[in-house]
Amino acid sequence: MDLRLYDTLSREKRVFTPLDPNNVRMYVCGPTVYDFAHIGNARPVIVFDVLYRLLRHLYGADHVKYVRNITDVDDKINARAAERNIPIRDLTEETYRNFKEDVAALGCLAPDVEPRATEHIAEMKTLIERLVASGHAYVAEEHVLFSVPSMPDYGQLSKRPLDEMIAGARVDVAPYKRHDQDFVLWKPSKESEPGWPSPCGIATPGRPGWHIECSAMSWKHLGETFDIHGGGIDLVFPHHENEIAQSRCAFHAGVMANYWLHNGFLQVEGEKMSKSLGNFVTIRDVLKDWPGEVARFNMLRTHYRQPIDWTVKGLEESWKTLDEFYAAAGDVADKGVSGEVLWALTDDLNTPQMIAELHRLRAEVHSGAAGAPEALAGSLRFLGFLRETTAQWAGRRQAASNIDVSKVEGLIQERTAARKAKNWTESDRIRDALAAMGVVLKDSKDGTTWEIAR
RNA sequence: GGCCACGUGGCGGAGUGGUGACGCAGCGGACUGCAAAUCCGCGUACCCCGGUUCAAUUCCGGGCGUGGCCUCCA
Repeated sequence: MDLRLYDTLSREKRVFTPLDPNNVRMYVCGPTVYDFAHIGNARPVIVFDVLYRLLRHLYGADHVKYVRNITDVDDKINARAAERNIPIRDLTEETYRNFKEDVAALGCLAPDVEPRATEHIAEMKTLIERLVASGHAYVAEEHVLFSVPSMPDYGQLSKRPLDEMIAGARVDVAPYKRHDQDFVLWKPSKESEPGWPSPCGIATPGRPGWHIECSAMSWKHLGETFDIHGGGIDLVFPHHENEIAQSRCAFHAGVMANYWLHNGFLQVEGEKMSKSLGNFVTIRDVLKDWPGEVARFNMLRTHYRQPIDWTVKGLEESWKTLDEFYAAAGDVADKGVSGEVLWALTDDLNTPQMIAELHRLRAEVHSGAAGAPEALAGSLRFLGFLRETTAQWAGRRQAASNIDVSKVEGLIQERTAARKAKNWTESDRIRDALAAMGVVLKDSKDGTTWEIAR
């Protein structure tokens, strides 16, 4: 079964061929840890978790290495720590712990390595020294800058040819830059800012620029060239473009990663998410009102490259669908992922197609097909769902609805008595009363069951 | 202004040069005391205008709309 992935660099879907099938390597840009991650940040985390699971299935769990970095040095972090009057390290550690809890609740496996920028300063400095030595970077006023004109084919990922960028430049340019598009690899730190001994004979302590950390960490943990590099589409320029420039020039390599994958943007209720619009949603906010599996499913209903509109209506629909999957396969023993689900995923992670296959399996369960519940359960668990028992799952609805269980069961007993006496008026009155409370009844030969209206 | 995406039925959302994925909602039927659940059936959708073609929602050009990026910000 060929896996095909859309590569941003070549702008086409290509069959995935790893450099080494025994060591498939993927790097994904992780969070800058200064505050709770928002729901837009959750998208790449979930999408690349699905890809990670798929790669582990195709190549074997021991033959895949997934690296997602933690950016714990950044001016936003410095500012926030100062604002809260706490040490930087406390802020980054606290934020990282929260992030880990959030993504675990979303059903994501932990990456194999979660490297921190501050633990890779030495590698960054090595890269910077190399770039300066080979003429791809220069020192100016205690900064080290990457020289964009030193790389003739700069701009291929974002399709921004150098000459057009010069024409379009309209921003104040720092006077020490030789060229408008040159970007910072290292910058001096004030005494109040975190700093490390600088490279290239610069006396003042300094700190790394935004892009160099990913070049350093992917190098350290995956090598000079690796298979997949992922992240949000907003990172294509300048972040990934500049990573490519740094890594390729430092290693004199034609490529940094063979496949560049980017997830599309997220909107909230049809609007751009922003603090000023008051629709800024953190993962934590979502998890307060919705099970993590619902959020995860909701994210996968849209193909990862499409823009997604995050809505309450969509979440409600997702919850309902998962209810049905739990009802059909909740406590069933696993029998592995179904071939159809895999087939859908190997076509550039076509998760909507995959969900259609899940619905097909569910229909097979209802029509009594042998092995269907196991196939559905196996597929859902493969994808990070069905992590609870059916009872636990049903309890989430009850917990979210403040229903008085003993009162409900008392009314059901009264109704059962009325039905036995064929007092349909009374029995329907009780059922209507329960419906008004949000409780739906199901009568069967074995008695009456109930659940929360959905 | 430049570059890059996206625009599919009431809603969500795949996909394809020629028989209307899938889900939600809705409608009809079976079942049921009546319902719910389940099962069966029901939809003449591809932003607009040109072009290519025997045939375009799908390819090409233009337009309109929405979004992203273009800044050591988020």
